[in-house]
Amino acid sequence: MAAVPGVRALFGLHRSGMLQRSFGVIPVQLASTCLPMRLCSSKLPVIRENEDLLQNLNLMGVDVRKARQRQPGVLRKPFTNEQGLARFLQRKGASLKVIASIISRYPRAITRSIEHMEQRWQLWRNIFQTDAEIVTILDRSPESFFRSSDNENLQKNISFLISLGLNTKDLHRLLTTAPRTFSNSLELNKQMLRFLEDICAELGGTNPEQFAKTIISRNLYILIRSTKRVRATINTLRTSLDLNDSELLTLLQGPGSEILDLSSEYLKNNFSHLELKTASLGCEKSEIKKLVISYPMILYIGTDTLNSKIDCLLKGGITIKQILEKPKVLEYSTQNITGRLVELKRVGYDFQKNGINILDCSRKRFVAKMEKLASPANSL
DNA sequence: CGCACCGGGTTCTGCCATTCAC
DNA sequence: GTGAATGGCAGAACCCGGTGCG
Repeated sequence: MAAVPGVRALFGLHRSGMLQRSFGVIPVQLASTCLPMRLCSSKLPVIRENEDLLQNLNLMGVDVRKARQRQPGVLRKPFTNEQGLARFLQRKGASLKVIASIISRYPRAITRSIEHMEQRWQLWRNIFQTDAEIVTILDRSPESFFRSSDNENLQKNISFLISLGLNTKDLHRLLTTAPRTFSNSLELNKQMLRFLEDICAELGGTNPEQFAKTIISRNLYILIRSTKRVRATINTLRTSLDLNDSELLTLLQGPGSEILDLSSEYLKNNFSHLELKTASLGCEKSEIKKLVISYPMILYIGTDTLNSKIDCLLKGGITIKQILEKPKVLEYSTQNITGRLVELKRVGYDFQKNGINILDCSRKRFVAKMEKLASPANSL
């Protein structure tokens, strides 16, 4: 719809005369929602969009088409609070552009009262230091803040997470990274906690509470996953790696926690690809198992990315055995690895003699190392 | 001092489906 | 039946530096 970007371009000018064309959408809406005659004549009113609201939203620069697609019911409400929402967010430091974007992506935001929003904001402020931090999250994910109208539930979630022994820093990271956690019903979060504790007990662990807390603080996404999904993932890990209870328990509360939120299909797929790839390069099954147990993050890497990284290392004169011993080099981007290999080749670096640890270090350290290698005093 | 080990930091929404409440 | 609330899903890395040891 050409009218929308046009209005957007005029954003802030408030020339309502230019908005007339936006009403062109109304007849279309009426036609598509028109009910059979017998219903039209009954006590049910014909539900149509609120024209004043549409005009307001257009003036504000909201992508009405997007909003309609997202939550059509909101546009039909007789009373909404878009002005109040805008003033509220502006006071918190949000730009008009951000506000428009928030409403476009989560229209229900305009149904919240000022009191509700202020209360919710204060609850978030218990965890965030500044309003600006919250505005950033809202811009990123409006739904996380506005989807639930239950502030009491939010308060209970915060208390619940604190009661697990998570500190302020954990909470901050959690709300920053996976804000949806705080909009989950308390019961859903508790369900996941119980699930994790049960897993621990099933595997013969002695401290289920600690186990669950460890997993949550090591994998902030876990509480926005379903128990079904996490169980499938755990089962996949157990089967793929052929682990007994205690091995699995160790893996889960150790490095394995980081990949616990991946889908089991993705995991299976990546695992079989890794097996194929390494087997074709002459690796034993036992070596692969050892690799994955010590460095499960390798299963996080998609098949194409993993391929290109391994190929580029091999091309640079590094052996697959060296990669298996120091899999952390795979954490660096292909671009980064490629660049370093070129530089190292230029100075004649010998990977067989010196190992490949030099690839696994920060940029600063790498540069410092290269300077030394390049100086005439240090000929390799 | 140099190196290797190791853990930590950042990061993850936007949509659809289902259930709930009226 | 309707809109609101809630649950669930697919998607898929990269980088830094403290510290302890030789």
